[in-house]
Amino acid sequence: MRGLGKRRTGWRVFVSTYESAIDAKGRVSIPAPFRAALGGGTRIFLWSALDGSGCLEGGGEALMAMYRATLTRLPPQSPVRKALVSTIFAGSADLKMDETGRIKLTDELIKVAGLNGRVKFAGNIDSFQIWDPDKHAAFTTAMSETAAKPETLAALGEAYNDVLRQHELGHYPDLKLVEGGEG
Amino acid sequence: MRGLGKRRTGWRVFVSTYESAIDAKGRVSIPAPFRAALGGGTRIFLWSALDGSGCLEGGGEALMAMYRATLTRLPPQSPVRKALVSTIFAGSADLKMDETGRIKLTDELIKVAGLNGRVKFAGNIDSFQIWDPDKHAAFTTAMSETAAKPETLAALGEAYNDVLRQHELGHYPDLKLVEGGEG
DNA sequence: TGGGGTATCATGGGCGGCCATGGGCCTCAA
DNA sequence: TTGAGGCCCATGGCCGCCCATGATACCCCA
Repeated sequence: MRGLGKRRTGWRVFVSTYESAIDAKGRVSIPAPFRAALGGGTRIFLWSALDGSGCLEGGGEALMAMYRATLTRLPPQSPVRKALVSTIFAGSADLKMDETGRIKLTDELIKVAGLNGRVKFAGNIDSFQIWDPDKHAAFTTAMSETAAKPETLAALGEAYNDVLRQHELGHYPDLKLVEGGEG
Repeated sequence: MRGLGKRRTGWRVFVSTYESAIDAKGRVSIPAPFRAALGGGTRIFLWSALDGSGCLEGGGEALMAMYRATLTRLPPQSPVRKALVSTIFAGSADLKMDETGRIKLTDELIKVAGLNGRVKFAGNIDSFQIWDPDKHAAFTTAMSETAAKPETLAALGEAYNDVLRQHELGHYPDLKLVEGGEG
């Protein structure tokens, strides 16, 4: 892909939201910051979001490795595990980014997500989502309403304080979080 | 087989689902990504899925080596081990891929899986499944319904967080805890 | 602080190679 | 001899690779 430069030292997290177009061949440019978050990998996995929200969810090999490790913690023949393997592994498209950072969405993916012309890429920490812009707008509105609720804020504050306390109390003695550079 | 080039090197996992045809001679093309996941091996083992779901399950030599190692952990004469050896080892067809990446399914396999004309190859992480397309559609629907249940999502999230916590530092090398105080 | 230059990025389009599939020929066994 | 399986070549469609272009954001320098 075109050089990513050294913008935003590599911290492999999917942040922010970007819009891009689906061309006549069904190709979509992965936003450059997301390509950086993929850590140079060119293999993209995409599946229909489990919760039925109507978006696509996806990531690179690192994410799939995480899911693989996760699923092996569930009882092998349990309905839960089978459902997740079927949905995430069997259900995902295994796409390869081209040299300019694009992937070709399958008709199936376009259909289930109701995509048409333009898409929104939304960062989701370890993964990202692909939305139809209208659906995304509705989703965003609903989310910000929930976020503003006192319970939400309280839950955030509590969890945040837990983390803070753990660091302070020496659960991780003398350690602090920093951003790593490229090298 | 036709050169796979260097596409999708690394990471031998069976992901995604592909459809292909059974030709007049009973041959089926193994999807190219699955051939890559087989790591260049041309020997395919296939048996009727243990859970009675009506599909075939299979993989390459790596998978059988795993099963071999697994079964030797069970008491030699235990009914469990005998049943598994009988189903997986005695019950498998040992097929060889031809130069173009096809295998010939036995009549037995076609019959137990109810195959007819076209088949679906579904990735299953370390193994893959072969389905009649209609059965597969029904299975997929059932699985995505289960996957969308709050309990399932909760179980996934919990297991994921466990893995995250365990690998917190290892998997995100750019986000590291370092020694050192304020200075 | 403003303007020009440059690097990066999103997008369009052409082309070759890969892949799924069809089919022929040879060998071997019944 | 016939049918089945193994091996090979042929082919058409599609995917991935590549080049090109315009737009934009960023940087540097005046």
